[in-house]
Amino acid sequence: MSTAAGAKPSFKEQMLQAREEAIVKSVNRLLAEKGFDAMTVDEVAASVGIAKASLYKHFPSKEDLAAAAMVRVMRSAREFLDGIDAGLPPLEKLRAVVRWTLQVQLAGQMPSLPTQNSSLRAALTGSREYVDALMEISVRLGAWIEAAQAAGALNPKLPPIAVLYTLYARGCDPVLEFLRGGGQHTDDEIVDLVLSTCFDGLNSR
Amino acid sequence: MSTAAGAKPSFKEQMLQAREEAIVKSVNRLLAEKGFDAMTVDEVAASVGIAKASLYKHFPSKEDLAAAAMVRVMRSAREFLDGIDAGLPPLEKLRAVVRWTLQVQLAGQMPSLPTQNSSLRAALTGSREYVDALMEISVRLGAWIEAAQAAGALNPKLPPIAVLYTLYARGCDPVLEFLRGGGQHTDDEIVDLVLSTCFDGLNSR
DNA sequence: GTCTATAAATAGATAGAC
DNA sequence: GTCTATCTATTTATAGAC
Repeated sequence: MSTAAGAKPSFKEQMLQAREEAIVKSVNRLLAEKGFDAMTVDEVAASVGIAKASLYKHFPSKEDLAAAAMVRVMRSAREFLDGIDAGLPPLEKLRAVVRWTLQVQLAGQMPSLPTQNSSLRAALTGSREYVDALMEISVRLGAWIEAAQAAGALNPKLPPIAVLYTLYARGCDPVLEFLRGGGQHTDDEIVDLVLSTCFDGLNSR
Repeated sequence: MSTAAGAKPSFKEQMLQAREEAIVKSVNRLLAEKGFDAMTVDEVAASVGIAKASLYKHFPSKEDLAAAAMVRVMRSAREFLDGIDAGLPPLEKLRAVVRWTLQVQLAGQMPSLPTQNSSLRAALTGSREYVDALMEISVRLGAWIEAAQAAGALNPKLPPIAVLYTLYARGCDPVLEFLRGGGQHTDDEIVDLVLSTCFDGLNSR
């Protein structure tokens, strides 16, 4: 704990966390809308309704803002994993996870970061909570992937790591945006289409 | 023609075009490496070895530079389509095209542009050559898609437009970069893996 | 057309009062 | 901690000589 027991400090801490949660929520949305490079700190401050200098009291840099948003998504993903019915077959668990990521993306809640930016990478790998959450999620998904391969549901010839990356990549698949722009399908139909092409492929079965 | 017949003007025009080709080639590489936002016009000028002001004599804006790079890629893609064996089954033609895009991406030659940037979109849709090439390519791929579906090779339940978008999306699939970063596979293996997951899916067959 | 030099605007980040 | 005002660096884009 950072404060001794008592009502007043706890309340203060709660206020602080609520403010920071509001900030990260705005960052999350802006990152999903415009991406890291196009998002400006001024926009974030305006969106939250505070001064830019105040923002920098909470987060020391733009990279840290993005990292906080990623931590938030990771937490959210871990909670989703926790809620998955343990009785489901591994493949169905994986499908549920991908479906969730697609829905998050369509809801405009999936932050998109450039993978090449080195200062951003440093901020991410420097965040213990982000690295830990990503690791834990990968391990859990990896176990399901191997179980699904052992059960003959997933193609056993594919390296599990390649499967994992392929699932992660669906979280930033531009096909969703393309299809929505076409205006010919509902969001649910789009999700089902991408899920189908992801697991069943384009070829006939 | 912009010049009357004759050797001297033609030579001048050739010099001009060679210079512009060198510029666009640099832009292409930088766009593939860092993306549109991270690429600066100063870098482009330095990469080509000319002054920034000279660059602006050839292309009126950064967006036009990116558009020129996309036109170049489109031309290149169209040439590849022209070279495909007409006797191949439609599905194999499509596989060849995706394989080509994956190889271009791995070679660091596939420019990556943000789809949300409005000024960039304006520059692209304002380029007659880009729009025409994209349209023509889409029509040709669309015909192969429908033929492959009619032949029972591609899943006929998928809307052809969804298939088309899915193929296009492979050109900027982060899975390639992820797998290369893992260092466990050669470029050829990576291409085969992504081709497999794209057409055959993750599930067993 | 190519250059040097500079404008004009914007971005991330900080100073210092309250 | 929050604010206003400012700094510093960078970036797109031009001016003007040659």
